[in-house]
Amino acid sequence: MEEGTFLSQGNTCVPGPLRAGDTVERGACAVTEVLDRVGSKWSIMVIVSAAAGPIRFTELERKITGISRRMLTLTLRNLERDGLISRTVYPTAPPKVEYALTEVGIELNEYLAQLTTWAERHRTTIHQARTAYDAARAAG
Amino acid sequence: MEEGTFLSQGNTCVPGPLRAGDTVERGACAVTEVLDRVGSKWSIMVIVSAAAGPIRFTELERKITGISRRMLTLTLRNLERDGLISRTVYPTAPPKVEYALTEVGIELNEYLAQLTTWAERHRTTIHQARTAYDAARAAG
DNA sequence: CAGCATCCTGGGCGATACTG
DNA sequence: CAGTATCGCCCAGGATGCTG
Repeated sequence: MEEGTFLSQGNTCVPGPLRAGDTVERGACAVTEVLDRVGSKWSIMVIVSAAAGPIRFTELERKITGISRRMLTLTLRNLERDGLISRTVYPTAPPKVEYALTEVGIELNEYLAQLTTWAERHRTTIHQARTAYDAARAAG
Repeated sequence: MEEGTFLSQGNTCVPGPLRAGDTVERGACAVTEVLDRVGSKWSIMVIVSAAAGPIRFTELERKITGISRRMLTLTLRNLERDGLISRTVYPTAPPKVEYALTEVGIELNEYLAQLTTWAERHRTTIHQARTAYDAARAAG
């Protein structure tokens, strides 16, 4: 498999405190690192799907409507590589593979849940803001 | 400006509790909504940059290394549309425009900070996981 | 079933030139 | 200064066929 085709992957952040005048990369770098692994909606979907317990490849494919086989594989590999998800192969016939969140993955999922809460709390507000903005634009 | 070119924009999530067997969209939908607004690294960078207080267009352009003028504009418009950032024009010559986080934007920024904390806490672990994974692959 | 490799296309994004 | 409009490139990602 070719490298560097899925998300950025190449983020090397320099740790340490920020100083005034720094470019924002210094500050947003850690956030960017997060995005590098969960910034795509597929990653999120996989994490959420696996949160309830171990889940198989085809189950994921069925549960996450619209994902292509290719992207599911790619996403799983990346999450596995980052140690957010574990992959267990049962040498049966036909083969059976289960994916489950790791400790770190579980923790991440909890933070994502926080964001979910935020989104739900402000869903209406944001939607209204959009409508208002668009109306204002249309009015000229 | 053309519509629908920046991120997805078209997410209509159905609220309400989940039921077993639901596709994961139902559960991840709110998360996806979040990503629709802050899923790009540029959005994050802008939010973080504006977190310290009102900031001007050119300041943003300078602070966020690598962003194109086009993307900065697009990102700002979207954040403004969602009511996450406010835009204030001072009718001077030359014109002066200041961007600042709204209440909702500030709150979001706090959740992003949580994610940052998570990322920093596990940076080393994740990096090691990657190295191990790559090594295992290389070994065959 | 799980998943790798190949082909191919759309649109996201950078670069640039122009305006009030 | 703070944008907008236009052009063109590139690659993320969908579709698909092949294996163990």
